[in-house]
Order: sequence, then C-alpha cells, then structure tokens
Amino acid sequence: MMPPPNVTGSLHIGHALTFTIQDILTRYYRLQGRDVLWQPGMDHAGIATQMVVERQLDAQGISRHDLGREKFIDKVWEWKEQSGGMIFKQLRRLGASADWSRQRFTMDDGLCTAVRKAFVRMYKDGLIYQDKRLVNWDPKLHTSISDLEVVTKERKGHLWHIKYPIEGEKNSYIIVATTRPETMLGDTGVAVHPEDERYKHLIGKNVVLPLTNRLIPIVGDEHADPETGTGAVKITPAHDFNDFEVGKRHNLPMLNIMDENAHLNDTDTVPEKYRGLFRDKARKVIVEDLEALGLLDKITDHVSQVPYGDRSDVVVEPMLMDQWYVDAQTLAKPAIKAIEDGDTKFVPANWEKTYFQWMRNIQPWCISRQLWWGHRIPVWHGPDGTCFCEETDEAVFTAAEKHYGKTVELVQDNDVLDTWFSSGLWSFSTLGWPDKTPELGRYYPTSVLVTGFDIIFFWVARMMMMSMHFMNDENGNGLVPFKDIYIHALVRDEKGQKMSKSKGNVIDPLILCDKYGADSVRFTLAAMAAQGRDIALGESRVEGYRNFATKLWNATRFCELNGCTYDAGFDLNTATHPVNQWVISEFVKMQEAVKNGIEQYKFNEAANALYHFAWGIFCDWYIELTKPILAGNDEALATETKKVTSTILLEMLKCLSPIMPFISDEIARNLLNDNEFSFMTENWFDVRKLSTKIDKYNTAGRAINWLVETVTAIRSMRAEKNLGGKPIPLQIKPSTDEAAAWAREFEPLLRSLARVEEFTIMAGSDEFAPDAIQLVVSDATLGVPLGSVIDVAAEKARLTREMEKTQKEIDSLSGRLANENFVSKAPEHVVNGYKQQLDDLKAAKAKLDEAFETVSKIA
RNA sequence: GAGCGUAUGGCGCAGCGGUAGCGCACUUCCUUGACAUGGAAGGGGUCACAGGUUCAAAUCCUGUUACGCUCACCA
Repeated sequence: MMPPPNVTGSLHIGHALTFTIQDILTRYYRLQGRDVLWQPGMDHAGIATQMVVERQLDAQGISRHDLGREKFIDKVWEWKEQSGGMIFKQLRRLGASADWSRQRFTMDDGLCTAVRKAFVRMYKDGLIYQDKRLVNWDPKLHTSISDLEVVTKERKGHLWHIKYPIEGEKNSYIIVATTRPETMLGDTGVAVHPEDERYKHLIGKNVVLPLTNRLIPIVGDEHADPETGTGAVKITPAHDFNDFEVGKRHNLPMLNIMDENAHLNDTDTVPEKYRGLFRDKARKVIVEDLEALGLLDKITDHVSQVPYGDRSDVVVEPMLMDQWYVDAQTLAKPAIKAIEDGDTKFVPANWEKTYFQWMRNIQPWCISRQLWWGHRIPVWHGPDGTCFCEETDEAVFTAAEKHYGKTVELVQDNDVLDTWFSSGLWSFSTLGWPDKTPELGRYYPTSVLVTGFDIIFFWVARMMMMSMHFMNDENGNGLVPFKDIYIHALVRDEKGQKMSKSKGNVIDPLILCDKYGADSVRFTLAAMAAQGRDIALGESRVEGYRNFATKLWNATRFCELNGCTYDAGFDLNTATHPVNQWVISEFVKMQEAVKNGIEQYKFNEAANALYHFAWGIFCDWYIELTKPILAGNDEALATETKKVTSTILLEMLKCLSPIMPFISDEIARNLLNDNEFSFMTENWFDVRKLSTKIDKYNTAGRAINWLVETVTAIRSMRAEKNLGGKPIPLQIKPSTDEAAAWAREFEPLLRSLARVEEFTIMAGSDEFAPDAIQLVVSDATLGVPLGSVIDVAAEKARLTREMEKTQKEIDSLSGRLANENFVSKAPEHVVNGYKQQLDDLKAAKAKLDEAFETVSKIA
C-alpha cells in the first residue's frame, strides 16, 4: 500500500526515501515471482488544498464566498486536474514502479461511495455521533482541527495575578493567576484545592467577577495545584480544556465569549465595551481596566506552551461547539489487540509502544471540518432537528417522509469530513470496497505498509481501526489491513538537523537525481536506511555511490572488450577453474545477503553486500584474476571464464536492479543486445541449481584466499621497499602439499598480479638466497631475491616486529585455551576455532623464526 | 513529568555475546590496453562513564552523564 501523498505535495527527500524502499520491495518480490500490487494514489488534503485554491482566488480579489460553495468546488477540481499530483511525475523520475493505471484519489467516485457507506454504517452503529464539546478552533481557517494538527510552541508571556473580590466581604480577595486575562469574562468559577489551608474556608462562597459583576462560586477541585501560581485558578469552561472538565464536575455554566474570528462576541456575557475586540486587544484593555480598579495584584514573566494550528500558524482557540465525532475508543480495542497478538507487526518493534500509548489514551475523534473541499457529511437535518443518514439521497428522503408523514424540507449538514477519515479506509476502499471485488479477495490483507513514524497516529492507527471495523473474516472478526508496518527513518541533513524550508537546509531529491542520477540517490537512501536511526544525508555519500555506478559501467566495458557475451545456455555447475568457482560461491553469499536484507527490511545490509561484492570482489579481484586467463592460451578455460564473467555480471545486476533499476536494465540491454530487456519481468537466480557444486566451490575459496594473501604480501613488501612496478623474482617454499599445488596452479596468476618474472617453487630443504627478502604467509614462506645485498639490520628488525606480534597473539590465545572454564563452557566450535588459529599462528611463528635464522647467517 | 532513541577512528555510520568494520577524509606510491568518478600499499579507535552478569561484553543488566525525538503538561 502506498501511503497516499497529499495532492498539493511535491517530492521531498522523505518521499524519496519512503518510495525508494517501497519500490525496492516491489521490484524484489516481482523478481521472486510474486504477484505484487503496489497501489498508488493521493488524498485530497482538505485544508491544504482549499488554502491553495483560496490563495489563488485571493490574488484575483475573489473570496470563496463570492463564488459560493458549488462553484468553488468546481474551481478546486479544476486546480486538481491541472496542478495536482505533480508528485507522481517526480516519482517516475525516481523510478517508482507502482501500478500507475490503478491510481486512486480519496475524492474519486469509488472512494466517495466507500466513505458514504462507512459513515452511514458507523452512524447507525452509534460509532459516529454529534456532540457539543470543546474543539480546537482555528480562527484563521474557520474550522475545527484535530489534536494532532495542533503544535504547541513555547512562548514568553506573563502571568497576571488578579484580585477577585469575595462576595459580601469588604477588602477581601482571592487572587488568581492567569496567562489569558481576557478569558475572565467567561469565568464561571474559581477552583482551589480542597485541602489547601489558605483557601479551604472559602469553598462554597462566591466571588464578584470584576468587570461584569457576575457572581461565581469558589469550588474545591483537585485540578487546582497549590504549588502553581497562587493556588487558586479561574475556571473558563468554554475556552480551556482543563476548565471544561472542572466545569462539568461542578455543573458550572459554560459561557462562550468569542466568535469564529476569536473576537469577543456579541452576547450578554460580554460587557458592551469589549465586544468585537480581538482577543489580544481585549487582553490589553482588560488588564488596563483591572489596573485602574486596583484589582491587578502583579504581573510576572512566564513561559507558556501555546497551541498553534500547524497549517495556519495562528493561536488555536478552544471553543464549545457542535461537531461530529467518531467513538475512537471502541474502534481502538480490536486495533490494539491486533498488534498485541502479532497479527500485524511493527518493524522495528519498538514503535508498537508509541502506537499503544496513543491508542490506549485515545480521545473521541472530531471528524467534522468547516470546509467546503472534502466529503460532505451525509446527514440531513429536518425542520425539528431530526437527523437522517442513509446510503442514498433517495433513502434519506424516504426516511424523512416516513418520519414526518409528509414531504418536508431537509438541509444537508454543512460540514465535510476530516481527510483522514477517507484515508483511513484506504487499505480496502482502493481495492473496490464496498463491492466484493476480486482484488479485495486477492490482496487483502496487504503485506506491508511502509511509512514514517510521524504518521503512525494520523494514518496508520486510523487505518488499523477502520480496516478492522469494516473488513471481517467469516466469523465476523476484524481483519488487519497489513501484516507488517515498516517504519523508516526521518531524513535529516548532513549535520543531523531536521530539514525545513526556514532553515534552508532542504535537499531536493530531484536536484540530486539530476546531479548524480536517480540510481545513486536510491542506493544512498537504501544504504543508509538502517533500522532505528535517522538518516543524516550528506552529498558526498551520494557522490560515492555515483562513482559506484560508474565502476559498474567500466566493469561492463571490460567484459565487452574481452568478448564476455552472455550465454543463456551456460550452466554455472560446469565451472572448473578455482577462480571461477570462487566467484560463483561469493556471488551466492552476496545474493543470500541481499535476499535476507530486503526481506527483513535491512536495506543497508542488502546495499552493502552488493557494493562489497561488485567492487571488492568482482572488480578488484575477479576481473584482475581473469586477465591472465583470458590472455592465456587455454582456449577452453578462457571460454569458460568469459561465460562465468558474463553470467555473474548479469546475475549481480539482477540483484542490484531493485535498488538501481535504471543502470542495471541499461547495462543488461547492452550485454544482451536486447533493447527491450528489463529485469522487471525476470526471475531471481535459484541457488538450488548449484546445490551439488556449492561445497566444492566454497573450497575453491581457500585456494583463492591463499592467492590473495600471497599477492598482497608481495605488493606490501614492494611498497615498503619502494620497488615501484619493476618485475621481481619469486621463490615459494610451501609447507603443505596443498599449498604446493596452489603455487603450481596459480603460477600464471601470481606472475601477472604480483609482477613476477622468475618463478620457482622450492623444496622444504632448500635455503633462500642470502639476498632474499622473506615473507611469511599461510602455508608458505616467500623469498624475493633482490639481486643486491639486503639490509640485514632492517630485515632483522622487521622480522622481530612480526615475531613479537605473533608471539603476543599466541600467548593470549594459549592463555585462553589453558583456562579450564573456557574450554569446558564455551561452545565447541568456538574452542576449535581458537585451536585452529593457534596452530596457524604457531606455524607462522616457526616460519618467521626460520627466516630470522637465515638472515642472521648473512651477518 | 512519561515514553522512546542515540553516544564506536577527523566526519558520517554498520556491528549488538566470541580478540573492532564500512564509506568519506588522510599519508605514500602508480598516466601498463575496464575505470584517475581509478589502482596499490598504509596510518588512525582502551566502542561516553561507573558498576554487575558471563569462561568471554562495544554487544546483556543496573546506574550516571550528554544529546535528540514523541506524548502529556501548571493556570
């Protein structure tokens, strides 16, 4: 399931990450032969979209009210057709291989039907109801918004200490402290802690509310914290969430003193003088008036948490009004249980704690918005206020006629639904629900949802609730919308800072793609997508993977230049040379790592396995090792090697194709001479084809490791002695028959890779020439006669250093092996491993001793 | 206040019970016919701190410190 991006959105780096991961999964499972549906779509983003279109109209000097509801909605659709969904074009640039033809939109006909059906059913089940409660009112956008759309910001303000005169007692006051003095006009009580000695005796008395002279009671309530402020708190139930609860407990009246613009309203509650004043202005005037009356005790500085609307960025006003609610508490129960029971798993699992915490304390979900753009609430109000809610308009009118016994005029509710209401149905509505479509049967429950942690509440939780309510098995139990929920990291900038437009540190993925290629960007994101940590994205990293892509091109060029044409009929089981067998076994290991990485959502492991194999094994060693073979005169071996090379290259690209689809397809087309080719329709290489050979191939690895070690030892010496690139003679004295065989077999490779001219294999009894530098490797000692007298002192020092180092390791290992506890308690393979290491070290030490002796004889 | 997370070479990160790895950066050398967006060889870390468990701890447990994030907050 693709989390529907917002219709107004454009691609940012977070999208790039989430869609890259989804695309990797999609492409990978297609290679595995699975029937993959990646369902794309968008949501209609009620507030955001309405804002965009209103802003456009505003530029022409038109307000939406000038147009009227219907015409305005037409305009929004117009805008949607023209500019909406830009993000999908950008996603294609990134290579996202979603099922674009199945694209859905939360306002399309099918989803509108689903929304209506869902609403009506929930209404009739009593899960949707109208209620008068405090909501977060956005005075700029003129709509309610949900708790999740409110961001609290720290603001420096003041605490005003106001004297409230006690009724009937001269010069007796209770002092309340408030951050919002203007709300005092709506006060309907003063609360003190029931046990607070200072105020206990006042409980039950009234105070005369200044400026209005209303009498309001002093009540005892635990909400009042004796430690905070003055210990006495004014209660404004209609404009504060805590006060609302206190008000309910003590049956205090709830007086709304503001209008939809957060101006003091025109009711009798508000003294005429203040009516129409914006809340900030009212605050100033009221404070002045209190001061004049001598009722202002003092003003102190105070830092408070102020709620802002995340879209409008204005201070949200809690308002008492009628809104529609979903009984989220009831819906949450099965949704919580599904996670508890593991029917749906969070990856990484820690996120379930976040989910539980929110779900277990869930509040009624306010779903009505005072907007025009969205799904209009399918409820009609009769003249006496009776509500009619049915699946079709006809049914509504029939029901109303039945109720009233005659035709009456009905008015549809003005509000629309929260966008997340329709998004909450996404997992099944996009598959055709409420119809029983084949897709619904085939793909539901879906396999995985990939998303960021920031929308666990917004969307994941809501989709869990809605899906489990509407989708049931034959026993009527809720079915989860997806088996796994993979929560990925947040992309930050290089320094780990959250990207934001105001900081100017946003990285535009499209610019990165232009600069380094979409594949490099994808690979970077995959390589950095380790679980449980945010991604600090630096451009140098992308550059590095661009170089990786170039490296792949060059490797391909080498193959083409050397006639490594792909032969579909070639069987990797027929490889005879250790070098070829080795690269096949390394490929199998890499393929396994990629498989596990992707299947376990450890994309960094998959990416690293590919990088290491392609560059560190295939390019650095395999290609180098094949050069002398291809140039040699063993035709059959050269042919075998060419076929192994091309096959491994192609299979490697296949493993890479989920992460780097562009370059892997492109190279494969070259290699195969087939412009239509794409890995999208290919199948993953089945390692079982190699089952009879793989052990043998792994054995070839020992031989190649020896070869690599030997070559490296010589190169290292070469660098140390500043020999440059000139050819050298090499004497090899093997200490085992196996090594002797290797030395014979790899003679041409050693000559080429270590730039060896005269090549001799010595018997165990032979002595190295006095001018030979001696190098100790596994199972052999190497001698490099330099043709001139060596620096005996330097050689002795070098050998001594190595001897000491080896001895130190021998001591540490034998110490460990001498420990009874270790040998008896540690697992056998560990003990044996150490024993083997010790043997190897001892053998190396013996060879070093011998070398030292030889050198010593010179002096 | 509650929950979650992070502390590993100059930087960015893996590893999460068996004697520290990767990329970038750094040093030296290299225009040999895939590639200088490259090749070869190197240097660099007592894995935040203190205890504990274990034959064995960067890795598990407890505590401390620092820094993030999320949720709830005091009027």
